[in-house]
Amino acid sequence: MTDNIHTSPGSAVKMVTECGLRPSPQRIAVAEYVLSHLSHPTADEIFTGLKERYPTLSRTTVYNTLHALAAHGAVLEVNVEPGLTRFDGCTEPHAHFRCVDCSRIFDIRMSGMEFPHEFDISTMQVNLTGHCPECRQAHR
Amino acid sequence: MTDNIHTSPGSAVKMVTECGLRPSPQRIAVAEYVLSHLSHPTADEIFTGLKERYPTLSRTTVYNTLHALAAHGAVLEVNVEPGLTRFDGCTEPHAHFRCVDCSRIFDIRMSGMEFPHEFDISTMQVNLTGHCPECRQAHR
DNA sequence: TATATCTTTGTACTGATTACAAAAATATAA
DNA sequence: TTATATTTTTGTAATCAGTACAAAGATATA
Repeated sequence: MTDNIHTSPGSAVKMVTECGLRPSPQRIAVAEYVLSHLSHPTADEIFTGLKERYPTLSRTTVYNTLHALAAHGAVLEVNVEPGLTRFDGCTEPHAHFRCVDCSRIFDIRMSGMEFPHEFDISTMQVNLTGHCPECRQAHR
Repeated sequence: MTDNIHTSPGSAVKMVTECGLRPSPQRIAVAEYVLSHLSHPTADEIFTGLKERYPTLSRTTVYNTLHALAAHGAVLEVNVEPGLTRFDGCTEPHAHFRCVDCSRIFDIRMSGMEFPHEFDISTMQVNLTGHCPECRQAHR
């Protein structure tokens, strides 16, 4: 994984408060998890990952916090896998690529997008599937 | 709705057979429904819409047929609404825009997309949300 | 006609997410 | 501080789209 394990708790607190939420330990933990695990975790993976350190944590709290953060654009929802919402602490515009062989999800650069001006666009998701560079090679 | 109700059954039969499926009445009906209702119906909407004319039709058949068609690229899956798969009989590359006010889904033109060449891209979905031209005006 | 194969159906199940009310924690008022 | 109001968390139950699967039905082949 390319996760950055050295995220300061400060930025998580800031993220939570800037979304209009009181910085409770649980909310800070969720925000910190998303910021420090850029592997596009699901709500359940976040829940499981935090359960050891926060034994009383409930799934509902994780969902509630993620939704609040997402509603304020502090984290992004990723739906590159039908029926499963993943979360991305990186809010820079970028596309997501899911390899149909190894199932890994890659952040990939994108550029040049143009859309009609009549539409007032507030969120954009670009979801790609195919073979990643590694699997592409292994295939032939 | 902007659905074209005058789709020839012939093209539905062709679509089904070209996907390697035997052209059973149910499969033709599903294919025809998707081709003639370009309003991005869900599997359940297709099921309900066909249930009157095909009383014995089952959801499983609808799902199976849609998946087979989608696997061959004859129809596109649209995931602009988390947790819900919609289907699009228009396979020309285009983006989908969901209005957060009126919930309508629009096909919109897109152009200029560029991605790194290392990735072997086989499917692309561009999902946008925001305010559609009408709701944008009503808003102020 | 008998037999094999494919297709459809219906039911049961799964798994992510949501609803909701009780319990706990935190803030405010007296 | 103590009492009270508000917010947050928890845990359970419910929902709902989608899947698994085996039996029934239909179609093709021998």
